[in-house]
Amino acid sequence: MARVILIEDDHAIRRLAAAALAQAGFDVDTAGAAMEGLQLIVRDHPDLVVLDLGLPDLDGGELLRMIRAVSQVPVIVATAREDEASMVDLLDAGADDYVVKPYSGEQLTARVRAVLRRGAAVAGDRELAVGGLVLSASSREVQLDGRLLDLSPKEFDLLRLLMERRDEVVTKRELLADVWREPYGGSDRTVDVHLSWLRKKLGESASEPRYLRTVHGVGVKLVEP
Amino acid sequence: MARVILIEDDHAIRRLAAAALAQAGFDVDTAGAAMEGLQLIVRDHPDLVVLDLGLPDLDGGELLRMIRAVSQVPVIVATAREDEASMVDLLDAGADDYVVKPYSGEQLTARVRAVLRRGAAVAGDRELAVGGLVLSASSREVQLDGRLLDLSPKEFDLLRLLMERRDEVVTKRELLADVWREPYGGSDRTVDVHLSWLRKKLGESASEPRYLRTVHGVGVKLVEP
DNA sequence: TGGTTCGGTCAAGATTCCCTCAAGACCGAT
DNA sequence: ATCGGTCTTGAGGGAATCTTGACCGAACCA
Repeated sequence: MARVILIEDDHAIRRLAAAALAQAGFDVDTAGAAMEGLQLIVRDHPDLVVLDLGLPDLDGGELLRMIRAVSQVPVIVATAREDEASMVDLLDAGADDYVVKPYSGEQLTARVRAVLRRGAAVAGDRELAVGGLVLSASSREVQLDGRLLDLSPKEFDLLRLLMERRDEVVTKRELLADVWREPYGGSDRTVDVHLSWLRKKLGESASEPRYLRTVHGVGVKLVEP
Repeated sequence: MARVILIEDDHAIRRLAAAALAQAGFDVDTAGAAMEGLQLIVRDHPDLVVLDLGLPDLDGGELLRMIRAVSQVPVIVATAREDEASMVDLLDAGADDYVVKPYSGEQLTARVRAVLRRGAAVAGDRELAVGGLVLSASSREVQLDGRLLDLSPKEFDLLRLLMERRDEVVTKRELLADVWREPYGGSDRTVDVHLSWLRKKLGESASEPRYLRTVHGVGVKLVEP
């Protein structure tokens, strides 16, 4: 069970977010001020930090740099919509992802899960294998029966998610939320097209499936042929 | 047996809904005001809460947030039709499902069951087994005596519901509400046809039943042959 | 036993869903 | 600015699925 520290000064938001994360199975600890949060991080070595910008006692960007100085822990930054422009700087400064406030519990937990998964992939330099498919997360390379595949970024992310959840049916909405980072909008067509391209590169088609099986009315799943 | 707390200020509706839930086999407790309900939740740790919006003493959304601050209990929100737009916010705020008022007892119990089932599914991604039938929810696969069945979406949902409630008679109206998500319309013929197809794929017929037994005048139940 | 209701199956549509193609938008690199 | 790669979006066609009405047999009731 992953441990998450939530740094947020607004009392209501803090409780809401903490409840959502706890419900999602995370072990949550919270801090209402910057230095308190930093202290927690140093003491507890959490698996992930959710950091609200706009803390009263310290600029969020400043705190992020301080966190980075003492720890490699992944950080998700929460920011108001009008500050989205400065997100580029923050991501550069070492943030791993961000959510725009106000965010829902689902959005937050989805991001947390995604970042942790990414982290796990890097840390373990995990190789996923299903049948003749071998995917290396760190090098972002995929081999099919020994031959290297040339995949676009989206195709790679798509395949990785499906391989991580092999045999499990994944809906297009989940794919949009997870690979495309758009929990609401986004068109199913987009997913369809990318799946089609992926199929072509895997040497199969929808009518002659090997790895990618579509489950009519629900989604797709990746199986061993 | 699941314990449900019903928060609803209208006396008549409260009695009706409580009666329906009790008849469906739930252990029901009721509250006529927001704070009274919250108190019950904290004290009794119910398995589910049905929350009416438009309480006199407190905005329903506010109460939902308060509930979320202290508990992860699933919440079903009851709302008037004209407020349907705001449901999105409420679902984001942590509601698990909703019913539109006025609702029937059957609709309510169907939703309650569905939400509880979802919760159970997340907890244990379970496999259901009855006789030679094995159903996996995550991969949406069904095996009959080791052979994989090719089921359509409706057939799968139908079979899952019946397996979840094995030995229990389920009415067509319940099936329409739960599988078809249409508590009002829908024809019984539709259910009949799908049941017929399911029977065919299970290698049986109505006159030679094995798993699916029809209970004349009531509905169907799934039993171990 | 005869009438009535209910349930089962069949065979069309009707509908929804999915796959693929192609055109344009977008982005980064040259 | 232009080019190549990538992504998004719309349209069309085809396949899978669903619904409906009809017909008939089975179960029930008086």
